[in-house]
Amino acid sequence: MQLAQTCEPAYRAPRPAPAPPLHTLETEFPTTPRTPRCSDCSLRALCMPPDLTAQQLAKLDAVICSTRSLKRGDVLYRTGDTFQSIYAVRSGSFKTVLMHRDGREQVTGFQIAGDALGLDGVCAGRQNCDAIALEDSVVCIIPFAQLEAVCREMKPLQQHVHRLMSGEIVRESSQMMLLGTMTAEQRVATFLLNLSTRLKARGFSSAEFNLRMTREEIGCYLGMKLETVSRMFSKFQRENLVNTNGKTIRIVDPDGLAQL
Amino acid sequence: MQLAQTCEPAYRAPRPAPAPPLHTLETEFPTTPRTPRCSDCSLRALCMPPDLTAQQLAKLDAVICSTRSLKRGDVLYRTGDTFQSIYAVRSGSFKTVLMHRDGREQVTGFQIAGDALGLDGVCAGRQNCDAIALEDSVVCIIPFAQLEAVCREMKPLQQHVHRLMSGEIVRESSQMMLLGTMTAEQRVATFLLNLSTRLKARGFSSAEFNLRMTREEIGCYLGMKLETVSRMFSKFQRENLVNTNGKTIRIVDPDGLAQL
DNA sequence: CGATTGATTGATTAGAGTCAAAGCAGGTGG
DNA sequence: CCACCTGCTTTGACTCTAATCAATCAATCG
Repeated sequence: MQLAQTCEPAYRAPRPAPAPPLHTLETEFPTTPRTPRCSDCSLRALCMPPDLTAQQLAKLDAVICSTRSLKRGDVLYRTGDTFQSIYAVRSGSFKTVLMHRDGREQVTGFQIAGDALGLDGVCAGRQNCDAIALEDSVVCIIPFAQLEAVCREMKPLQQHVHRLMSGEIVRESSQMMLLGTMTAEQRVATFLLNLSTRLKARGFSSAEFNLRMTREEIGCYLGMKLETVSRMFSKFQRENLVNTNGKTIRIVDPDGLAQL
Repeated sequence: MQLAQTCEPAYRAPRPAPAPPLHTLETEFPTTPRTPRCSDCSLRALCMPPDLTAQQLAKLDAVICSTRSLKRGDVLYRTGDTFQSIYAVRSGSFKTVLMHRDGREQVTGFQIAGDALGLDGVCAGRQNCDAIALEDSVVCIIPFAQLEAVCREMKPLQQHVHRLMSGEIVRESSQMMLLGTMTAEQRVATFLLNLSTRLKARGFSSAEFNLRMTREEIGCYLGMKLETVSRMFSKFQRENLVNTNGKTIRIVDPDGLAQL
């Protein structure tokens, strides 16, 4: 078993996690115990509060002691699964999908390296959506009960978890605004700029990247049909705002996009 | 100064808070210190974890020691305000509104008795939206730093706060699904059923109630224009699903509404 | 009681959805 | 190594839902 195997660099962490796992415990899923160490993870600035002492980091390392590798299309968790852990994306990317009985689907988010997954499960003790890998990916597994215990004795971590959850609330609010008030054109532009910003924060190019999701998944996230997404991409191409070639995106005129 | 003065009973707590305040401290806003007591609040089951001891409740009473009364249209907090407290609606109701520079507005939620307000401010230390009273209302003020301190020593409260925030994430996800996948007709039906359910959980009739928001505010919440909201109400009236008369709503056929 | 705000309804329009066809890319197996 | 799938994307033609514009009506409030 190996860590992330993606060939395109866009979504991979700048410095990939170093050592291959020493052991593999076969539980329900293949996980690699004792591999990850927050203390020397390149994504720490994204996942963790900035002001932890070495001693506090060690405590965290004791909690976050396993990872899980997924292939493209693999399900990290499914609606209704018992909630036990949250996850941090270490490499790769995911989508979270909410399903209605009648077949309607809504993609509620795309998560890339450094993002958290599973916070919606805290509420009812069961996962509230499906999380699916968009490419071969690795997540850190964070048992939530243990995290809560550490939070009770480590104020900065407690505050960090609160900010994390609040940040998810804020993110979803602005997605509600996108869905409620923007035209198709504005939604697609906002989506591209938002992704660009997040990739930049992770050390990637903000101008050129590869989409890991299909037009259908983008449409499902933005509340429109895949044909409309495609038309908007073509429109941006014509207007020299973006260069699109399949999944390859180059943002030519970010200001122009923002002004739509 | 008196507690909630609304004349229509629909949104008022079944047993209104008993004692008028003894003192009034004039800080920035009129607040009533030492009035509320979680330990004998009729909304406790909604706001608080169910399994607290008397001693634990006393600790809480020490934190949540003031309320604030607002008139219809008053602003509880505004985007950009320094975040210090979250709020629990004691009586009355609110809307939260997200604004875009270009004038677009999205109502992100309606809060009634027992609901929490302000959790989106934790993330950045500033409020992320405006919260405005839809009628004369009273909120409990919960200083967040103190709440965090108590959470560190009281596991059930910690878990409750986590569930509260996660619940907000879940609520917003399903609103994203509503905005992304439903027709205008389905959105309005879902809105009415959802409000009905929440009122029922607070001891009110699920069949008949008064809307405290305008058609425009409803539209702004559901991602449509006020005329469309009005047309859907008229349609439901014709189809004998709902009786509407201005702000008075009677749900005649909840199953019919749910099947749209 | 007039003025203002909110609600309803109608006529028309625009934007996105639907249906359909064709092109492209990547992967598989002969 | 090539041919053929299969799944994804693009584009076009047409349809339909909800937005826009406009007029009227009802309720509320100084």
